[in-house]
Amino acid sequence: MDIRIAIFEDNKLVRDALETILNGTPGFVCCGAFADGNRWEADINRSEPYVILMDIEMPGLNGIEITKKICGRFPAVKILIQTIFNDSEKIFLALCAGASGYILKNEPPHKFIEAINEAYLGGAPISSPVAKKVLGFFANQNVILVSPGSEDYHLSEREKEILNLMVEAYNYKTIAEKLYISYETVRTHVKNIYKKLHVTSRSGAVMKAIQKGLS
Amino acid sequence: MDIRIAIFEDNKLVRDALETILNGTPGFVCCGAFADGNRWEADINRSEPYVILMDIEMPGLNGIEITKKICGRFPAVKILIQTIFNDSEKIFLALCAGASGYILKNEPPHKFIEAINEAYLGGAPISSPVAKKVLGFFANQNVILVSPGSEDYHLSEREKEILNLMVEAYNYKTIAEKLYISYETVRTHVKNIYKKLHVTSRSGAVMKAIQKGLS
DNA sequence: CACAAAATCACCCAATGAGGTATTGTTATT
DNA sequence: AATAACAATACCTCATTGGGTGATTTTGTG
Repeated sequence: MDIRIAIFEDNKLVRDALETILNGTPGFVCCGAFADGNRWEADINRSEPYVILMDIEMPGLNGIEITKKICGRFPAVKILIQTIFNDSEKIFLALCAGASGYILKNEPPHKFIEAINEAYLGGAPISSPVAKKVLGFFANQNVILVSPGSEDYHLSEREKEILNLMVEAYNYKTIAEKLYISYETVRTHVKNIYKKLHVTSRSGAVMKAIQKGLS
Repeated sequence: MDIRIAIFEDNKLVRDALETILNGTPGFVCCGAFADGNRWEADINRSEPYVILMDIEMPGLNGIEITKKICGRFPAVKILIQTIFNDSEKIFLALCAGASGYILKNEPPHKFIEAINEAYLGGAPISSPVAKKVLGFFANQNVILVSPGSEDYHLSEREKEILNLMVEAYNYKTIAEKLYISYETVRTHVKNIYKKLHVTSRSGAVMKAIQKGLS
């Protein structure tokens, strides 16, 4: 069975070239090639890809946003970022969005094919310069481990909203004004948040919010 | 000029095998093979490696601790972790310690050679299952980006100490007791910390401390 | 509709935090 | 020896936060 691949790439030349390469490679088939992600859901439903080649710079929704949406809606699909961008920010955001791999456009075609195959098999293809950047995140301490996060504190939407404002160091009065509710209501929510997070102070809540990724 | 490689590996069989492979490969030479890291500084000074193959599980200092020390003392040396461990915790710690690469011991010898070469050239060789784990850190939001950290807030040692206790949500009274100083002294330090961090509240300080990696 | 969960508001009291100002001793550096 | 930075201590005042208790309204789901 061929590996079905969809392409999101705004440059027609590149898009057509990729499609030609894929269809010319045994075991691979391009099931769709799209110039933007504006109709991503319909596009994917129709083309049913196993792997998606995703460009980052695109008109409308950018590749990172599309990646996030697709990962939420079609978690089984592997998304392989392919871009000219090699900057830390984009790499970080793309990986957080749920990309399965990140390869640079200057790689030779056979590397593309290998990467697609690796992604399809559940691996994590990364171009060497990208891997170096990723390791740099750790070595430079630009990244900290957030605890498992498996715990769910069952915070309501409103409570999360208020917690975020607490993290941003607004006092209750200001939070009340921002949310168009009364000071006392804010306090009630805060009390409930404390109970759910098992803390007894504002700084404890802020700490948990940041370290557990609640913000 | 040959690539000079040192080995830290407690298992004599593995150590000897690695040494034999390296010395049998053109362009590579093993300049030292050590069973533990207890004399790491002297060992490295004498053998002068460009790349170090580092095992994790070793008697005495473990490979991660040694890696951290070597990276601090010899920042130019590339350290390639080679281990049977494929768990997130170890991978995370090793990368934070400053490892240039992380490969699993079940890789075939030619992959070892490739990885060493890649590390030597400034790349970041990672075994595929490890890369998958690393990407998982990001996708699962188990990791958060902390800002460049280039800014230096000039906090004194005592202030950092107090800031850390504040992050841990101790109140001033408890901090005073823990540090054997008076409540009022803690408050003075806190005020100075606030000025240096440009915040006006405890939660603001906690937030900055976590996000800027001051804790 | 009924029920539960969430959101809203209010009042009381105690504890804690924040800002200001001041003094003393120690340590390191010039 | 002088200076500056750090550490430690103290007191006063006002603002903010934390805990408790109780209530009404809105929202969503079976």
